[in-house]
Amino acid sequence: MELQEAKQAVDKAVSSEEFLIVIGTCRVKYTGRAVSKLAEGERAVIVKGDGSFLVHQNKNLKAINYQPPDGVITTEINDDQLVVRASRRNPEEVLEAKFSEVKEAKSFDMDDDNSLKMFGTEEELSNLLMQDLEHIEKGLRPIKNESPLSKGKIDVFARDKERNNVVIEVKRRKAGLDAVTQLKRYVEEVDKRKEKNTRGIICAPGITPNACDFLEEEGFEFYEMDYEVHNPGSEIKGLKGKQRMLKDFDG
Amino acid sequence: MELQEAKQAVDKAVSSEEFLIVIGTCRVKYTGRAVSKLAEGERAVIVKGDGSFLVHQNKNLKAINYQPPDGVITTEINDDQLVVRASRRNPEEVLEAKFSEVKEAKSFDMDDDNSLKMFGTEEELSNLLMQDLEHIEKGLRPIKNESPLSKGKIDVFARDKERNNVVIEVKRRKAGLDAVTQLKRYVEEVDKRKEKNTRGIICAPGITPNACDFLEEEGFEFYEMDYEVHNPGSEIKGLKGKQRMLKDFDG
DNA sequence: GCGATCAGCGGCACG
DNA sequence: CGTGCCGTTGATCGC
Repeated sequence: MELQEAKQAVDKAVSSEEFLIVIGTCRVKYTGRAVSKLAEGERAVIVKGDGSFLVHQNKNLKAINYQPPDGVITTEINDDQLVVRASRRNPEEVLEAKFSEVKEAKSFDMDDDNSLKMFGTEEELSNLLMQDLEHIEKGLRPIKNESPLSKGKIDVFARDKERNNVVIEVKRRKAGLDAVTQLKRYVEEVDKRKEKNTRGIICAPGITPNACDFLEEEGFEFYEMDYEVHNPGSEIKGLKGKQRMLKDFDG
Repeated sequence: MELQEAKQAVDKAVSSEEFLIVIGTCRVKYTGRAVSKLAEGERAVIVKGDGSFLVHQNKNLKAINYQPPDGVITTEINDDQLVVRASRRNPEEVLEAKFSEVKEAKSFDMDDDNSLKMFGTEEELSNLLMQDLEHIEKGLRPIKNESPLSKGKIDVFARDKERNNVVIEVKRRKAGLDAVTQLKRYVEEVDKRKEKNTRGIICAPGITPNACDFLEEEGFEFYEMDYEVHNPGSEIKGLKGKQRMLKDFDG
């Protein structure tokens, strides 16, 4: 395909905000928050109506190079190469694909008003848990969810029957070290503001060994949350408190 | 385009591991770690040679639905619709695009052995900093970088001239609360193992106000790292310790 | 606009 | 394989 012709196809797509795909041999250069260079090879470049720019190889899920929406797309033919460029400010970034050969450059109008409906998100689980705190422990009563702290927000904030504050961190997947550190930060924040002792609980479908050690050292609790994702909606099937053998002997 | 013809194009692309793009009107359903549904609309579906599967709308950088590599791609025509499906195990997941109309279905062989060369990564900055610890403080000597801890790894581990342990966390972008909590975890881990006091330092191009408060409460230090990314390589241009006005008066 | 957090995070490197 | 963590993280929501 003639580069001149390809350039016109790109320009037309950009001005009409159509979905554009260019397939050909190119080199790619990125300068901005970082710097990257990709030597010549055959790739697919996609430019979307909102200025999103993607360079895809024929492997891996993610684009090897990209530019987020709102970029300004420019084209030029230089030195017998078609340059397609996406620039943006804040941060100042430029992504440039330089084609030595274009196999195809085509654009499509795409009518699509629909957005994704997703179930099984952490927010959904958090809301469900709020209505089911008795499953964790008798007398546990919800105070607030998404409780805003000066530093971050607590998934579920509750109070037990001895009126201790309880901070619950919900994770939709196996909890790791970061989950426990996060919980710790919230607990300490609440502890500082209240006179009473504060308990920390993680509700997740699992926890890594390291995270479990750390959790126990900090005196926090882990509840294994068994849930199922339906369409629409989800369901918490069970919650069982998990203690380790060791702790049973220690206690 | 005939759906039967589109199906053949997809099958051929999959068997030959070519880069496939299908443009048309479809509904999308995902079941696995979560569940999602996307009502009918015009989209671009991409299937790569390694089984990666992407559904792109004409907006946003990321695919609205996807399936990671190694998925098994199957097709069928059912109820006058072309179904393209990507399934995988561990976790068990299925992504399905059901086309009522296909505008185009084409595949391309893509020769590309090249991989990205990236500069300005955290690892690069960490290595540079290792050779420049004097810029932070006279007498600060590097011990190890990427020092593996039982819980995570320390970017740069050093010792000051009073032989205190110093844990340095490097961030390539502005440090937030999570950076400070991470640092805190490392410092406490080292503290537990050593008798001497342990200092915690964050080196980043900036820090958020909340994170700065938290950092000071914990007695940690922040060094503003001014760096430039070149091609190839990067350069740390300067490091200045930042104290807040308030602290100056307090001290 | 920045700040904090989630994500079906993905990807990588290491044990 | 799981664990941990970076990422040009992106996307979202709250301030």
